[in-house]
Formats: sequence, C-alpha cells, structure tokens
Amino acid sequence: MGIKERRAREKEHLRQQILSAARELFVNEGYENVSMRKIANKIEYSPTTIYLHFKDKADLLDSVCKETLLNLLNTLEQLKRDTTDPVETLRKSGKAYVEFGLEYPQDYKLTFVIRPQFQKGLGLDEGSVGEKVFDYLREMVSECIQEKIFRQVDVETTGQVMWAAVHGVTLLLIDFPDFPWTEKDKLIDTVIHTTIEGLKA
Amino acid sequence: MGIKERRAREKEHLRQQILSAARELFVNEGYENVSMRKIANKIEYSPTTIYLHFKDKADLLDSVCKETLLNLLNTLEQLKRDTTDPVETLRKSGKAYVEFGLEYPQDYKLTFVIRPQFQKGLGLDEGSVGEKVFDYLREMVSECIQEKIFRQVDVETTGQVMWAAVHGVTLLLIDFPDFPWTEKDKLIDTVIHTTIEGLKA
DNA sequence: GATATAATATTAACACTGTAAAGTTAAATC
DNA sequence: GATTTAACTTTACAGTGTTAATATTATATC
Repeated sequence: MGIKERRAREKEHLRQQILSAARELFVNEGYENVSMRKIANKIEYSPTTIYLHFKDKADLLDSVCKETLLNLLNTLEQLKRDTTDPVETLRKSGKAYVEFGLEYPQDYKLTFVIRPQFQKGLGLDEGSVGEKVFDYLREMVSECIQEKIFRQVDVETTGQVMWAAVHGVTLLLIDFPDFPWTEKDKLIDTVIHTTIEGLKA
Repeated sequence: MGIKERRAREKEHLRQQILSAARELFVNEGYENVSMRKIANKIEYSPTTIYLHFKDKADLLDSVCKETLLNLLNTLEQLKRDTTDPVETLRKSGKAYVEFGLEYPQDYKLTFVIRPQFQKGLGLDEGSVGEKVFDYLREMVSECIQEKIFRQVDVETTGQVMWAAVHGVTLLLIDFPDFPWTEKDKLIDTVIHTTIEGLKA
C-alpha cells in the first residue's frame, strides 16, 4: 500500500509547509497582523485549505508554539552539563534560556505570552513539551539542593523562582528595547547570579 | 467665557466615558476581542465619534495604559515607607507591585506586554509616568546601596534585576494560572526575598 | 429673531478579517 | 466504467478598523 503512504507523506508535507509559512509570518509581522489569507497566499493554496489541517488560527499558533518549546528543550539538552558543579550547570542553562528568548523574541513571546491569551489551558499539561522544559529545570535545581548548596526550600518553589527571574529579564529586554538597560549580557548575568546567590544563603 | 469652559468640560467628560468603557471592555474581553463598535455601543454613540477623541484603537489602548501606570505609581507612593530600614521598604514595594499586577491582571498585561507590541516606542519616555515608576524603584534601591546593605553594583543594574524578578513572577502567575505553583504568596515572597538576599552578599 | 459659523456627531463606504457551507475535481476502489 | 472518497476551491457571511462625506446641533454675529 505505497500509495496511501505517499498520500500521507504529501499531507504531512503540506502541513509542514503551512506551519513554516505561519511561523515565518507570525514572527515577522506579529500574530495579529497575519491573516489566514496571507498564509495561504504564501504557500499558494486557498485560505480554507489550512482548515483541513488545523482547526483554526489559534490551533495554528498552538502548533507553532509546540515547535518552539521543542527547540528550546533541544537547546537546553544539548548544553554540555558540568557534572561536578550543578550550580555552574544551572547558571549556563539560565543563560541559554534567556539567549534563546532573545534570539527568537517573537517565538518566545508567541509561546509564553500570546498563546496563553488564546489558549487558556496553557501548554504545560502532563506529558507536554512545556512540562518537559520545566522538568529539566527542576532536575538541575534538585541537584543543587541535594548537594546542600542551596537553601533547603522545596524544589518546586526554588525552580519557580529561577524561572521567574529568567522569564522576567527576557521579556523586559524584548518588550522595552529602547529602555536604557545596563549592557545586555551584564544584566542577564547579574540577574542569574543574583538569583543563584539568593538561593544559597 | 463660561460656555467654552463648559464645552471643554463636556468634551473631557465624553473622553473619560470612552476611556472607561474601553478599559472595562479591554480588561474583561481582551484588547483583540474589543471592537470600536462595541465600545461605541456601550456609551451609546456612533463608532466614529471615538475618532474625534482618539487617533485610533492603539491610541485608546495607550491612554488606558497611562492610567494604569498612574494607578500603579499611586499605589506605590501611598505605601508607608519604613524610614529606618530601606530593605524593608523595597520588600514591601516589590510585594505591592506584584499584587497590583495580580489584582488587575489584564491592565498589567495590557500595559507591560500588549502595548509594547503596538507602540514600539514604549511608554518610558522622559518625563512619562512609566519613567516615574522606575525612578521610584531606583530611589529605593539607591538607599539600600548607600547604606552599604547591598553589593556595590551600580544602581541601574540593581534596579533592573529587581524589576525583572517582580515582572517575571507577576506574568507567570497571570499567564499560567493552571500551573501547579507553590502557594501564591509564598512564591511571591520567596522571589522577592531571594532577589534581595542575592543583592546583599 | 434670522443667519452664518463652528463644533460635534452620524451615515455610508472600503478593504480586510476568520471561517462555514457548498461546489468542484481528481484519484482510488469496486 | 461507475461509484466512493479525499483534497481543494469558490462563495458567502458577519464582523473588523478606519476614512470621507454628510447631517445635526449649538453658538456667535448681525
């Protein structure tokens, strides 16, 4: 039954085409400014064809964001982990997280700010990629606590504090590019350093 | 010339009517889901009347956000400041900031996340309310540094770190209400405490 | 009090939006 | 070759932000 497979392949191919056209447009022009017709034009299909592959525009956004989370997870997992110093690993991961956000600012905002607005049910459900990202963070924090480097607060809270710090600085840098920030890398490093020091004590 | 003044008063009154109708709708239904026609209906005027008072929808958003910043500034300035302990004052202010964000989550998001998307030139220009909010933060941080409680990093960076922390936790709590957060107040307190401790060291 | 003037509000229209329903076409199965 | 199935398009609807032209009102001038 090679035909069915070819068909399925073609279908998947078109899905990917739509997805990558949508991502490119969303990222360059902003989710609100991209119409289904624009996406359709780009891939040279009629607008309604998109609806054969995605429920609606929000679903399309959803799929784009899932990819972004996957990319973020890959970026983090590809980090060479320092097996002797868990704090150094955490520091590096935090830095990588922020840098990911700044490298793909629109992707980041789409995933962590725009999407929650449309999909109330967040993307951190059980087994989701989003959950895996937070699992990664939890794991690293856990090591720091186990080795008694960090205060013995529970892992959850500690991880959430770390997340808040990197999320905050990432969004501020993205959203207020004209603000007279301290030199970018210095700011990021200070945020991460400060948070880690605060978690020790 | 009492007539002109009355006219001006009436005009201002209508402006305020539009503004408060817009805020209520933006906050309850989300900026994207509110149409000019909806706002007009609410105040029982024709849609185009709004354009006699505001340049466009983004300008309307802009004005709503300016009010929010003013409210935030008032909230912060009404805080009873502990004159003997600047750190305690900073802690209280941080807490008040986050609580403001959580009390008016849509206002907060509108101001600090949605607006920057439409008005690239942020709202932190010289002399603006936004700048005053940051000035307030800078002042408090400065006291902590002067009294040699904080590390002798420059005031700017220190303030920005603090801002990143509270901004981060505020947005996470708003955007991912279903995430299994640590008890809310504990999380906020830990974020602020951790950041302050990290700034001492 | 009638008329001109200015301010204020409205109607009509344009080009665009997301998306549902119906219609078309081509390929696969019998 | 006829029929079913899948993929895709056309058409249509109700709604969007916004502009230009028009109408209405209230004030100022004569």
